[in-house]
Amino acid sequence: MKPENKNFFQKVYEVAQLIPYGRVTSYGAIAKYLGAARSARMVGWAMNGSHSMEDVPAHRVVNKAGLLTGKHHFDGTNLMQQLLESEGIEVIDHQIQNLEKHFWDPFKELPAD
DNA sequence: CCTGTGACATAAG
DNA sequence: CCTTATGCCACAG
Repeated sequence: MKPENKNFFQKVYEVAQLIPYGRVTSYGAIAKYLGAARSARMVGWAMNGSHSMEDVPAHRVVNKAGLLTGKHHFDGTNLMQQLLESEGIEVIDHQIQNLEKHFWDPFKELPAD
């Protein structure tokens, strides 16, 4: 029984916190980085608990298409979009523009270890 | 141990 | 564009 499993949520939070300003990533990318590529849903679910964490920029986590699928969990209807736009990310119709440009790949940015 | 669940991903109609 | 369906997996009860 490896401790990594138990730290799954924790890792999700850590990676989310590591997302730099003005950058975004996908649930799948995080999940894959955590070693559970098929647990992308778990990542989102973990974000459910992110509200307990102050430094978890859940708004910087979107789906693979760059759609703000998780915006429903935010207070308003366009809060998430506003947050992203506030960081210099162009968002149209709940979809991030130039996603590749703003995309933050944990594999690429974080040490492979 | 079993069941429900979920902010995904992918495919099909 | 939309909805429906399946897989997938970790966690909560």
